[in-house]
Amino acid sequence: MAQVDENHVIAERREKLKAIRAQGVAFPNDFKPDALAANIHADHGDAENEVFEAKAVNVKVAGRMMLKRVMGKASFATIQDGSGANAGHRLQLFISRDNIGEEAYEAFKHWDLGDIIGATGYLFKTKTGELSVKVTALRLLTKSLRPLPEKFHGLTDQEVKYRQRYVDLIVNEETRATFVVRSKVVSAIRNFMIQNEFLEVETPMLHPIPGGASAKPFMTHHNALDMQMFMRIAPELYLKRLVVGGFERVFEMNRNFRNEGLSVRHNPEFTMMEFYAAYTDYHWLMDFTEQCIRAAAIVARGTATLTYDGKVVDLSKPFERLTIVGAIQKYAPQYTLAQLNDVAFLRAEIMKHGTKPFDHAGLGALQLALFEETAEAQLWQPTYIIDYPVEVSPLARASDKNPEITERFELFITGREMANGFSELNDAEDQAARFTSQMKAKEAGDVEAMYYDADFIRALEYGMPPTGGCGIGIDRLVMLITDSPSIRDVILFPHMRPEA
RNA sequence: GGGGCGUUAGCUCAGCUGGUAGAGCAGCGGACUUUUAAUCCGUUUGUCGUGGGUUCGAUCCCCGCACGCCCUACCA
Repeated sequence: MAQVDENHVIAERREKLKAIRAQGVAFPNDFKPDALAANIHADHGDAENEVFEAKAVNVKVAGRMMLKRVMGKASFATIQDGSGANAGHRLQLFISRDNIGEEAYEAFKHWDLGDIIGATGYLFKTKTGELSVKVTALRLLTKSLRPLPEKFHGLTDQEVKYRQRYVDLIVNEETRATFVVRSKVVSAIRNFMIQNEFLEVETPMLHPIPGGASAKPFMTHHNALDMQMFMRIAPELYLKRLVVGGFERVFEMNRNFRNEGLSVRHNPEFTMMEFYAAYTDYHWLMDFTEQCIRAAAIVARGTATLTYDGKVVDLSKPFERLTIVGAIQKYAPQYTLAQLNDVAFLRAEIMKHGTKPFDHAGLGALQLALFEETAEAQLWQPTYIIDYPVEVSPLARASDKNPEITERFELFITGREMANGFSELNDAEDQAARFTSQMKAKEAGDVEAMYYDADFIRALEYGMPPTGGCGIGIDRLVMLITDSPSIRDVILFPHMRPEA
């Protein structure tokens, strides 16, 4: 790779590294820290100097030098280690010529912000009361060749934050905090599932037939088998095969891939937690999903009452449940019930909003389209929308009372879809018929219609117990819990176009 | 795909509808033994995103392109 972005600062540091190499091992790996900044603050932050004078507390610490103040024969430096997401992972060092010797002190004066250093010394408090290490020995562990962003303003360029996340993480506390919260959300959900006796499983990412959702897949090719394969768009059909096999409660939290547009809510690969529980239905799923999300918020943030984009989102109360028509009536009350059941009216009304419904769209699909145009974005507080039409739900169990609708829900929070679940279709013959109708739609030009998965039908023919299943969008949930405006803010390495 | 905004030093940003660029930080040299974005003195650094056009002259005006952000569309 050409070093297109070399500059005089980097050149200066390369010269320094050259001199260090000439003196011996430039990248030593024999310094073993025995304490972390956050723990030191926690354990000794309240102690006064008399305590340290009575009994010296010796520490070996290491980290990246973030601040450096040289005042003649004595200096302060601030290092940052991996011990926390807040200012607690920083620690101040007091370095003086008299304590570490002339030669070491001269060397230190030429070290740079960003260098990784190791310090041995003992704790004390400065005049202003800051817990610090009086350094008795100091070593350069890794020379940093590239200058860090400006120490006060940090890194604000959105593009560089995404492309060079490592720099973003070094200098922006909020970024570190976001991904620590993400990790807590993921582990909270995993714990919640395991506590509820779900088995965590891993199903294929490479599918011979893409299934489980209506989406455009990424295509790839397996050389040895000389066959086309698809990156999975959803794990659904494999997880249900496991329910057939007798794993009656399974979940998988992993990546799905969809070859579609990017936006603040869409990344081509995203994380979904999908779960199936035999002998449950969509009512149970809604109760359970609600508890799971609430538990994740409480573990990650300590509360189920969140703020998103300056507005309260209350996850602590039972989530509202509305039918599609009910939601339109609540959020777009200008429509009469008669209009909402009038196919011609709905079609015209949707066209007015700039969307052209499919020619074959039935009443339910049209009601859904109008809901999406008028009500969806207003669902700020957690709301379940229920009773989705059969024609857009090829894997969901139809209602026993009304064969046109399914026992399905989607969960909306802050106007965004967070989860989608339903009582599963376990009638193999009905499922085969639904696949056949999807194939017809595909032949008619619907690129997102599903493929016919004969092995999945065969599995259902062995008998799948009545089951409920649901998928929760982890990235969007983390956006909500971390008050992040873009999905890219909660994905460590979001997809970008190649650099120019 | 459509629209808006942006791209100037390593970073954060100024730059008067036109005369080929500045500040702070970082860097380099110096002073300084309790600083907190340390301070003080001196000092280096730019294909002004890119390619055309207009002009005596373009960072600035016009057009194309690239990349980014936002909105919109698509996408359950």
